[in-house]
Amino acid sequence: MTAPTVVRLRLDLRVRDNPALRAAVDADGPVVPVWIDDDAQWGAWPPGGASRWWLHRSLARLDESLRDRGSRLIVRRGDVATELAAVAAATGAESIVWNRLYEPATVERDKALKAALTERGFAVRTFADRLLHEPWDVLKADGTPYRVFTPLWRAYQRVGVETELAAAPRAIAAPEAWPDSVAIDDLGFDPTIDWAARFPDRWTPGESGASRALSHAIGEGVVERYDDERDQPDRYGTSRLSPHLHFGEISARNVWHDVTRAVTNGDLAEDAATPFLRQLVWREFAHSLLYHEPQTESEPLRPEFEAFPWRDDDAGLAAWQRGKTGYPIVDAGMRELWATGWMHNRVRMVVASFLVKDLLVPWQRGAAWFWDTLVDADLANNTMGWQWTAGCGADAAPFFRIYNPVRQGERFDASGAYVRRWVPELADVPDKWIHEPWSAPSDVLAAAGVRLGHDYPEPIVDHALARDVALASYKRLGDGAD
DNA sequence: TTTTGAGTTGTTCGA
DNA sequence: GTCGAACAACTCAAA
Repeated sequence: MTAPTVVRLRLDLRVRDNPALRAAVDADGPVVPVWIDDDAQWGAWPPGGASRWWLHRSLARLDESLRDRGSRLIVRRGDVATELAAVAAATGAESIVWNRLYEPATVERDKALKAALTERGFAVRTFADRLLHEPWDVLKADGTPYRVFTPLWRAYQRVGVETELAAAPRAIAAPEAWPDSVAIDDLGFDPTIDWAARFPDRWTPGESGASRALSHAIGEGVVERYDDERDQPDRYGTSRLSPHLHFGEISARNVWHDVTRAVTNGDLAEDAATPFLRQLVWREFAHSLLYHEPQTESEPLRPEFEAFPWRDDDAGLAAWQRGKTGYPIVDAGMRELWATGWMHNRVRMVVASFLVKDLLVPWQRGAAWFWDTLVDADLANNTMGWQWTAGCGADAAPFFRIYNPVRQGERFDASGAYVRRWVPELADVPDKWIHEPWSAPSDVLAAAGVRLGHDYPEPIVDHALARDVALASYKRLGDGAD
């Protein structure tokens, strides 16, 4: 009889189309699915608070799904190498498999881990899973990685995407005896403060929740209307697949496959599908960038930005985090983030621009807050997004592109519905003033029951002034580099 | 090697 | 209200 195979699961919490799990099942011996709780395996970026909330539930769903197939999830705490070897020893496993990740710390550690386990006599195999293409497979003609999105996108269109999906195994053979396992509830993954109380209103972590989110996006017209509605934060205009993709509850291949199949079947216009698929390739771009430029998780891609005159504005940062900047669209976004673990992407850009360009707070501080509060926190996407906003990343916004929080509110939340939902103290302010209550006549504010500085903050900075300061700072940076 | 065209997401100003 | 131009200079990708 074939010896058992240990499957190390991380950000691939699903049974369908999971290459490592598939390989273990296909080896025809027993399979030992393992999740190891070891912060060290993530380098400087162990899962943040919102991610831990998600993980708790996703692991529970995975365990259920494995039990339905005659298996279960073994959860261990401690050093990854030690625990994998211990689990293998306890079950008589001779081979260990996992799907690859591409964050700098994981790449480095996995390489050492594989060497150490091989040295100890285990057969170790790793699999491509997380991306549509490995980051080292899609390169420019000169063999270097892409630094601009559009050419990468064209390359993906040229090369195409392999979308053959591995079916979920119907049954997974159990070892003769299961090794010890920690209870998922004992991992301490839920926040101790009552913070995530409203998360379940919006999210269903786990593989079946992920499948439903994708079916909904394709079947209910989210993808169809994506290009028109994705920028309106008060609509359900985006797929909200990001946390599911981050935790690997659904594969990017699966998303690509289902969307392109809907086009082939005539259920979806190609013109509608393309902008949606583009976003998946942004995810690929972010991962490729971080893989090839690992220092960017903490340092600007453009080194001249080391000299940028950032400010340690702790009070400004705190006001931003709590949604009390006095700019309604910014505050609405930050409060949506706190209440739901997510923020609409259009608003992410607005709040990020505000922190970085109006308050001149270093982008790393914003990235750290997002890391802790987003259920879809993903190192590659988060890093790229913040560097893009700050102007120090790949394909970065020109320095003069500074979002005006009032204009953005008027353009993308014209009715004020988004602001009113998340900043209820402004609910009765008329549309005309909803995005700049400080400009409203005093009798209008009084009628709306708003006393500025009491019920809702005065703006903590004057945007026009802040814009000029930021422009001057960016300009000096350019002059200094000459 | 050189050249050329292009580059996610904006704002403001003046006609 | 609408429209086009200006806002820098640079890097990137590909011919």
